[in-house]
Amino acid sequence: MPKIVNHKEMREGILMVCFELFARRGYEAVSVKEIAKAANVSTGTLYHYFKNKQAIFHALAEMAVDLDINDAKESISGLSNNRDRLEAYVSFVKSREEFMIAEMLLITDFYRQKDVLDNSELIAKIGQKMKTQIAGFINSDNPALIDFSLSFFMGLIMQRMVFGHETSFDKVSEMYINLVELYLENDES
Amino acid sequence: MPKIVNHKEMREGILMVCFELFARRGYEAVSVKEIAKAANVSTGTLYHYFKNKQAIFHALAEMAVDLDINDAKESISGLSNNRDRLEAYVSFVKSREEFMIAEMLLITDFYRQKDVLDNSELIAKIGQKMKTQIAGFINSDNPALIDFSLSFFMGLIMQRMVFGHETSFDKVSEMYINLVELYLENDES
Amino acid sequence: MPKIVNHKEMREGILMVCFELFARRGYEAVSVKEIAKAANVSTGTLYHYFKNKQAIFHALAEMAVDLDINDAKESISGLSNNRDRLEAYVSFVKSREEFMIAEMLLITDFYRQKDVLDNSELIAKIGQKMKTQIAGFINSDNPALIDFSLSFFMGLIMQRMVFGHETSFDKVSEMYINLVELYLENDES
Amino acid sequence: MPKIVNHKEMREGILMVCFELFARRGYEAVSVKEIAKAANVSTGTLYHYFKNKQAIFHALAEMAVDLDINDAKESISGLSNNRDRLEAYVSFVKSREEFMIAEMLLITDFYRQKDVLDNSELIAKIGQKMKTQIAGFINSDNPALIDFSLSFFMGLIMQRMVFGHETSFDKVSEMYINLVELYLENDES
DNA sequence: GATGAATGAGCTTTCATTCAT
DNA sequence: AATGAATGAAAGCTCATTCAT
Repeated sequence: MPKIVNHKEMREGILMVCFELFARRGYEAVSVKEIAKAANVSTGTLYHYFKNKQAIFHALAEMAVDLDINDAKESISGLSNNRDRLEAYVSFVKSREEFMIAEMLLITDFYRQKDVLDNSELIAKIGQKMKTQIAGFINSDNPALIDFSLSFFMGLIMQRMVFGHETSFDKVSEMYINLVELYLENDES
Repeated sequence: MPKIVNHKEMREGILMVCFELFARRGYEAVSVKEIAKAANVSTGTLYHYFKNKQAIFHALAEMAVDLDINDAKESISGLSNNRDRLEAYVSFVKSREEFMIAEMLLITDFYRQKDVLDNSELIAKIGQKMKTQIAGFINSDNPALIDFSLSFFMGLIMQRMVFGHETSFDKVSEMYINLVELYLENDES
Repeated sequence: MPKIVNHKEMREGILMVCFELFARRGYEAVSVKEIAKAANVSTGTLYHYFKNKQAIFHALAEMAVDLDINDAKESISGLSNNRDRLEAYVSFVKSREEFMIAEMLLITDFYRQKDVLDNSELIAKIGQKMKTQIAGFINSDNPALIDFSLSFFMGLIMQRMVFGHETSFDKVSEMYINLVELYLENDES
Repeated sequence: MPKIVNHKEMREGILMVCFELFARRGYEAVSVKEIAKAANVSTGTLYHYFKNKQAIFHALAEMAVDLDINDAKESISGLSNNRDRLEAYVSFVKSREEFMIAEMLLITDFYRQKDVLDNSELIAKIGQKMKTQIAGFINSDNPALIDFSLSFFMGLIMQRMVFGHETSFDKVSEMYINLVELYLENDES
């Protein structure tokens, strides 16, 4: 009789652990043994749930795509004013800064493996997801504005990550809000 | 007298090779043997010029800091108009996109090693350098605007790197130029 | 459950192999690959059982300390006469000459590593063990006599090792026996 | 025109440095670069004076054989009494303890290389030299007594080396003197 | 399902030695 | 004579992966 285990839960548990490890130290720098130890299982068990190390990374990216973004949506329901929406998004990003830094780090690793991992499709999906999210917040489907906003937020996260809190999240974001608000007003008219 | 070689040149030659390799594949993924082969020397020689692999990486970052940024300055000399300056910067960035993508990738690796490599100071210098460059182009010392611009460009590079040419460099940049020009006009008055 | 192996036995098996190798060729001259080959395992397995090469050496010394010395005791039980005891010890040493030469060689290696290996305590224990053994044989607790005897036997082993069978084990030992017997007689009276 | 260098002096200078290094750390553990640095020359120069690392070691042993032992002889000239001679030898050994420990360590290394270095003849010479020295001191040509004494002193040096000053040089030596004096008296009569 | 013992290729680094200068 | 740059084999060690239990 096989032990009763929730296969899906086990996989997710392992992936959560890997998210942390891969983000902080990088895919290559993290050994399978480390993952096993951090996940409180043996390496054998790890290979029972994933074909190999690459597969773990791939699954991690898939999880990132599937992750619900609805938690963001609540905060904007009922905000009709542009500035309010923008401010809501900024504080949403700010509250998840650490998580986003990790995502950013993972994305570079993921990008570097695109040859060996055949994950361009997945990467594209992640991009789409990000854009959809932003579009909802700024309430505009102007592609240039959406890409511009995505650039800004990705860059802000990068800047905060690398150069630390020397860069004021609030002041830079305010600049963004002011500029975009101004643009949206002109655009509507 | 030993074989006559220019020690500094040799080091720089190796570092140039490493810039490429580390950016494309990541610090951890690149083996010392690969570096040696790419630089056309033996591993022994590599260790003659650098204490260890980490030292190569550190030296690479130091080189990045010391690299002259004057090549950028010529393109703006004589441009007094805000829009012209912004456009000059955009095309400067565009012409060096590939290089900047590499820099961006290296920075994440470098950031991940900050504990073991004791390079926070170096990182700070790189940030300062970037900001100084931007300040010169947009002809403003408004810190928020500078950080905002840095965020935007870092993010643009990231976006182009990860999601590819799907993101139109020109259209997004135009949005940036329009917004900032508008802001600068209001600011001056 | 993993492959069933007796961890302790495996370690001891490896150590036996190392005793031979280290003694004959010296700690530094023996490579990990050689040890692996001699022990019929892979290098990976070696590192599964020991943290590193130094740890193997340390464990070897620990084993030497724990090794039972009771095999020596039987040969003296019932010998009340001084000369008989001394002769019993001499023939005990002679029968184990090869082993003792190996021990002697290992001790010098071990001594040389005392800074890096933090094994002064272990060395002291080995010394204590040797003295206890001799004390039992010569049936005396005179420290000077015990140290003197230890010196003699260590030196005899060294001399035989370096200069070979040119040095007559028997004749030199007889001299020792005569001298000590004489001393013990005077001492008792 | 070649620089005027005293070839022999240079070789001896290097060997003195190696005596120290090899004794303390062992032949295998000392690298050629270390020797060069300690001798204040380049590795190239080292190889100008010696064919290779083994040759250095071999030359070191040759030097050990040639070293004058006359410095010992002065201290016994005029001592006709047995006890006085023995005491003179003991204090001679004591005053050179550190040097002898080094010699002892080197001998084990040297012994281990006898297959590759073809130095059995040299080893035999060293042994002869030691015995001649002792014979002079104890003023006897009884081979057993000489070998016995050599064993004792080699062992004493070993014991002091490994187990440290816990072993009293003086007390153990006194035991030796008493025993041998007793023997010599009986022998003469 | 789960374990961790076992593997050997490949890692970073050091080594003795050579040789152009 | 003297240097130290250059070499590549081999060192100690880690790795992702497999498999007997």
